[in-house]
Amino acid sequence: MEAVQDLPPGSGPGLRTKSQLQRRRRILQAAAALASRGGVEAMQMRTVAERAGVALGTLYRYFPSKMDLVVAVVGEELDMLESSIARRPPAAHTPDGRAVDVLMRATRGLMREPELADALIRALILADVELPFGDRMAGLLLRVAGLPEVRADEEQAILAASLGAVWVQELLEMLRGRRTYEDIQHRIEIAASRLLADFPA
Amino acid sequence: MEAVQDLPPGSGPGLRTKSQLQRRRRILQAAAALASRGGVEAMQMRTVAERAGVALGTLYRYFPSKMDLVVAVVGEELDMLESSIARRPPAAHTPDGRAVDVLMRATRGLMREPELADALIRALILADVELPFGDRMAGLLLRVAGLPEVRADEEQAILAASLGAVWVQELLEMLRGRRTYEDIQHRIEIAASRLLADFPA
DNA sequence: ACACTTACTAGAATCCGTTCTAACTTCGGT
DNA sequence: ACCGAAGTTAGAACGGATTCTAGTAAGTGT
Repeated sequence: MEAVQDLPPGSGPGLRTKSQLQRRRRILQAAAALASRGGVEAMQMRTVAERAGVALGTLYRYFPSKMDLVVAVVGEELDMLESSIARRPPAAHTPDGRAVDVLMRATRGLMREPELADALIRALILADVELPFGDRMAGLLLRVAGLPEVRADEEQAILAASLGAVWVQELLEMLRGRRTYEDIQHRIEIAASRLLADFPA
Repeated sequence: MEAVQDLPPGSGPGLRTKSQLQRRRRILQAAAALASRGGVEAMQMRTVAERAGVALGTLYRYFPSKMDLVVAVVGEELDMLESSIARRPPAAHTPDGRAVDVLMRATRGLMREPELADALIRALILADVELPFGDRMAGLLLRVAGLPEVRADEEQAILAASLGAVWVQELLEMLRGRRTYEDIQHRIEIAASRLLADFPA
């Protein structure tokens, strides 16, 4: 008896078997591929399902809504950013320099697939996501600024999150065609120099 | 000849006649009323049209998409904020104090109709709006900080816009139920004190 | 008043996210 | 090898934004 009826809300099926992991991977891959072409519009649930070789109902079992799917795709991108940073940590000598470095690296990554980036960022902002982008980015910024979360005080956490917020908005403006990469860099540098001014070197 | 076939993209029909202005007003009013109840979901195009007493096609002639409608509603709210500020300017003695004052006043205004606020903010972020919220808010912040746009240099404009960006993100967090009014005030104060630190008193 | 362009109306039609159904498979336990 | 639960499938069905169509009203120039 004791049936485990309810799936862990965020994650679809239990993903016990190997074929389920593969299905999940195929879905994410199909979704990212479609979005990197035509943006959100091209990433239609029917199309994703078809391209991943699963039934529509199955797609919805793995990702209860389109937003969940988008969030998962973004999560993968963030993983990649984090591991890229672990591989080659930012070299600047000041905390704000390192933060700018990370943000601009992320910006370049997103610019490589503008349609995907557009789809992802917008969907994220819309989403009622529980494990959000913002927090993860803020944590990352704190870390490269030299303050592992434990050592940061509340004020520093707020400042790092604020810098993340500025970056997200600039990204949106870029997606709307109103900023170039250089604009963003310039603006982020200015904001970072103020927000992170009194972080310990 | 010389037919003016194309409507000015943002604004729907030419709005030449009085009855067209009234129709537009009725539509905006219906939209705001519906949204302030049940949020975006309640603000359905059919319902708005019905409640405004126009045909669905006409609604779409005035506002080519739901987003355009939302943007127009937001515009009206911003007008109200600006006139409220003109009536009772912020009293704090420092530029950042005045900026915080304005932002928190706007926050309270939005909190009064949380469903509406939610609908509006999200739609705004999604929208490819040409006349954006962000710029208008940044201009307003510069003004209350004591720098009419003409006197502000580029760096100050960027810092004001950054503060606006931080505020928008905090607002989103509030709509997600992850911030209280007091949280926002605290966080905005911290960000403003850094971002506007060297504005002339 | 007349002709004609433009605006409006009612309603059907389309598109896409999401939900539902009924039958078919796969898997773990026995 | 067999049973029942959980996973999968193809496809229909539903809901809301958006588009389309045919016909009616309103406004403008002559």
